[in-house]
Amino acid sequence: MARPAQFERDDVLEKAMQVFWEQGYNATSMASLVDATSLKPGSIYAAFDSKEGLFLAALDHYAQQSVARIKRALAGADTPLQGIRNFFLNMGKEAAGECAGRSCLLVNTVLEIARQNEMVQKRVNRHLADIEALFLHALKAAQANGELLPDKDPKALAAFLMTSIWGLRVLGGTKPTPARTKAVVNQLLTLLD
Amino acid sequence: MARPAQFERDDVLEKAMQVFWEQGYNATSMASLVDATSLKPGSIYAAFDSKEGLFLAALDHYAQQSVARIKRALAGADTPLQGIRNFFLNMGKEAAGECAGRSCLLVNTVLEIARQNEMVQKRVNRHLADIEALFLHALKAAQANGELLPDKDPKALAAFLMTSIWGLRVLGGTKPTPARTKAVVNQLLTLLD
DNA sequence: TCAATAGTTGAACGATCACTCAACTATTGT
DNA sequence: ACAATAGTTGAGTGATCGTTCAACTATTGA
Repeated sequence: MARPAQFERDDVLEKAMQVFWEQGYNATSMASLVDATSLKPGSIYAAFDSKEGLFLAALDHYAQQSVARIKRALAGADTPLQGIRNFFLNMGKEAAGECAGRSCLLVNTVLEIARQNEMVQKRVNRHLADIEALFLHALKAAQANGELLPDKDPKALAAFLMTSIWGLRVLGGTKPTPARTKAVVNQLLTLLD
Repeated sequence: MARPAQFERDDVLEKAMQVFWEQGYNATSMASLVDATSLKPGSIYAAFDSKEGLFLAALDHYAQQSVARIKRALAGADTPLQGIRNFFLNMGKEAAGECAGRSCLLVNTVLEIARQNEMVQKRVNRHLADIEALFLHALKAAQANGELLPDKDPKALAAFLMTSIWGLRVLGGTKPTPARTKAVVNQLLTLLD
């Protein structure tokens, strides 16, 4: 009943996400979100309550895409361990690429605002846990099929891989050379042997 | 000649650094810096030109302390490799401690503003390179005295250790359990065996 | 002793911040 | 056809942003 919304929620979230990702939460003004989404302030507030509300929705949107992308990467390989290797090799390339520097919205959020905002903190942690679960699942599968040595600890390795992802995201922010990111990825991947 | 400054530059930088560290660059207002330093706006601008100028000075102040702390940690151990191990074990404990969450000012800066500010980017990268040089030096020493296997690549390991530091800083921002940080540190330290 | 110099002070600046709201428009069920 | 409902609009809110500056104070060399 009544007038339907004239915008696609996902379109708006995608655009808002890009702005938050590019500039960070605090450096992003409502004015720039109004620009990016082509919505008027009133429509944004009607749909998302506040800047924080829009950010949380954009964060969820980002996490959803992230999880899907990682799932695809892991499933696209011949074996679980190959999937993990490919993911990190690709991540090393990305970190040295042009698009680098904006890191990962979840990581940026942990460092910029999660500490000062419990709601954001919990939301980010939940998304990160979802991603870690994907790696843990792959590591267990690798151990089950003999790819990963039985004496390895999948949970510890999954936590380590997450920490490595975060480190690589920061590395990407330092405008590293491809050789440098390659070397780092090669080092950390030897822990899977 | 003329009236001497009434404040100690290092005192002011220490206080400003704490605020930037706690809240991030964009979330820190000049008003809060005025509060923290007990200087009036005019004095701050006379001494540091701008918020960015004060931030850069505070960043240098932070890096100076960081380098000194790492030097001390590495020099305080019986052997070079022990120094590195101790440093990371201690870092794991810190990341799980109460003070966690504010990560490291250099890492925060890489992700929050370095991308949008070339001057900041270069300054942070220089400080990070200084720290990496300390680890590289220790790794070479470890290799020279037989602690580190000759087939290891010190430069690649140093880059990996830096990436691990950054990862641990983000890990600290997720309010992890001590067991979790310990597991991650144990994993990454096996690369030195 | 005193002009010159440098630091201090805090009120005030225009710009921008996140956000609101009353008027308006489109779509609904009846 | 029309009242009820929901979405849109954009000018406008007070607050706060980073920054400035003219008046003032302390210290200097001569």
